[in-house]
Amino acid sequence: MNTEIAAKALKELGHPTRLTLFRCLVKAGHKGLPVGHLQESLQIPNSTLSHHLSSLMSAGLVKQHREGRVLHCIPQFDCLEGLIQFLQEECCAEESC
Amino acid sequence: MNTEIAAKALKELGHPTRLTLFRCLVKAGHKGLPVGHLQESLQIPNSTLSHHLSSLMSAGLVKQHREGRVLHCIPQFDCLEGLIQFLQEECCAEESC
DNA sequence: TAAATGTTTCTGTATTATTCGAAATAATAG
DNA sequence: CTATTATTTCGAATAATACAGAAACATTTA
Repeated sequence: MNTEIAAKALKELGHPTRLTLFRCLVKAGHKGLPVGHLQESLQIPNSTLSHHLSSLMSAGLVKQHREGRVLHCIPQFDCLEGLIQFLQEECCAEESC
Repeated sequence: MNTEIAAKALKELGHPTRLTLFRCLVKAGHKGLPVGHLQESLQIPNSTLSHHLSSLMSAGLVKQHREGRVLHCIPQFDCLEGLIQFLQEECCAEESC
């Protein structure tokens, strides 16, 4: 996790819709949620949702896995944990916190 | 720390220059650094630097404090810690991590 | 194959972000 | 007051992002 990669992940999480989206997936756990389910929850057009999912995937925060007609979105906990660790190292650069 | 505020902070940290900038300030500790010092370190035009500092301040991640001719930039550790906590709550929604 | 459902890509528009030179403002020193 | 240093604001060009309707594609069921 370097500065470029961390910035990319932070940027993609830094949008209200995407952050909400990601929270939904995290709450759903390792099994994630189908795109259709996300769309119903968030009430946004499918094209917009698809765009935001692509953004999250481009940062490695989400992966997809198709089962027949259903495309599951899986949150990548490792990526989030790496990001948190990166921020914590920043935070603790000088003092104990 | 709600979703909107967290997204704002994530967004502003989600830019390579700003993330580097913020890291410099964090490394410098509670006393922060003068704008002039940041400019020398980062080698970017002062107007660009000023813009990025405004972004970080708009998210509450940095505050400024003038001493004569020198404007010190102070990282707001509380803000970063709040953000980390927000992400950790996300991460730990389902499982222990 | 045809119909139904789930999802993405295409396309265009509107909005916002990024950048930086130049001019302006602020503070101090002489 | 003038000169110098530090920093910000203005302005304008370019680039990136957000959004959503419509069309296209993919998969399953009948």
